[in-house]
Amino acid sequence: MLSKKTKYGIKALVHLARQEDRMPVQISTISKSENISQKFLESILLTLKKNGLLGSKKGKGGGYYLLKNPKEIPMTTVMRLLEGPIAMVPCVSLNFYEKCADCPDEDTCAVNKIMLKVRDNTLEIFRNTSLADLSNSKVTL
Amino acid sequence: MLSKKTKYGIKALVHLARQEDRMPVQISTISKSENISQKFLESILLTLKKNGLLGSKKGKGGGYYLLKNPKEIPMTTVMRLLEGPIAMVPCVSLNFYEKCADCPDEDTCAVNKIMLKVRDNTLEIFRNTSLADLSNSKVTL
DNA sequence: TATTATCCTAGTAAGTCTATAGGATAATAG
DNA sequence: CTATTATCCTATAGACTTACTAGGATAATA
Repeated sequence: MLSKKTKYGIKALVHLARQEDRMPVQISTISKSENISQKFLESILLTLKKNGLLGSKKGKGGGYYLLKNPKEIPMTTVMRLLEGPIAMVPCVSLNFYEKCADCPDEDTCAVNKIMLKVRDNTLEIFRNTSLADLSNSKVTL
Repeated sequence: MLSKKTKYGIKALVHLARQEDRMPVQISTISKSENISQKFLESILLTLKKNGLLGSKKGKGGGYYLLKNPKEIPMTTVMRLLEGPIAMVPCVSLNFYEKCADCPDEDTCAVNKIMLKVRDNTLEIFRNTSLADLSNSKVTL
């Protein structure tokens, strides 16, 4: 299950991607529009900024804005940043790999195999879906 | 990420599926063979039993055994039982559906759309993979 | 200088995860 | 019958994570 942080983060990013002029949007605006607790959203946007997805401007007329074209932001990036690993087990994760303590041999591990397959599928979807795709509400993914 | 409960549960089921005669296998045997805490495994096997996947026998020569042919146990069943929903958000879950509190309209929700696609893909893999598939270590899934 | 809005650290209540404890129950062996 | 074996069952505890909230510092604008 996705954490709320991830869900809210994606929603906020989509909101910003729909802002065609890249003018700053205030936290409070997104918060109201997407029904997200403002303080919580604040912390989420901050991490998105620290990780290079968003820019910000302080003071009146300030807010957050996307730094790149939504087409150039794949969901893999968003998911890894907000949720962490895309894989269901660390031993099949590309970016967050960890050996399982209980498993002597990954090559013969049944869990490893099926979860690798699931990861490959999920990964391909996220790779081929950009923020721009999510933002266009009329297009069926 | 999969919980350890799910991971251990799958491993135990695979262990039992590999037991070709359907003779009872003791918790301690599985526990040692799969490097799982015995007490924890005990509680996992108990829930698998309560949910109709396993049978058990008490006393000497007792243990747990599969009630069905591994070919007839799809991973969807196993996953839902141990991990819960297969979907990443409740609003696209078939068996654990819940409306999102923050989302006024699922049809126009970007998160809903992509997570539906991911669920469809993952679901198909789990549907088409049985315990028997996982048990045969030589076959590539 | 007043106002606005992000920046930043810290904390907290509630829930979940990963077990463990300890005894009750049932089956078998002798 | 009784000792042994192994599951059954409830309860609990410590560690961790989640979903926020508090409160002030900083910077930009008017």
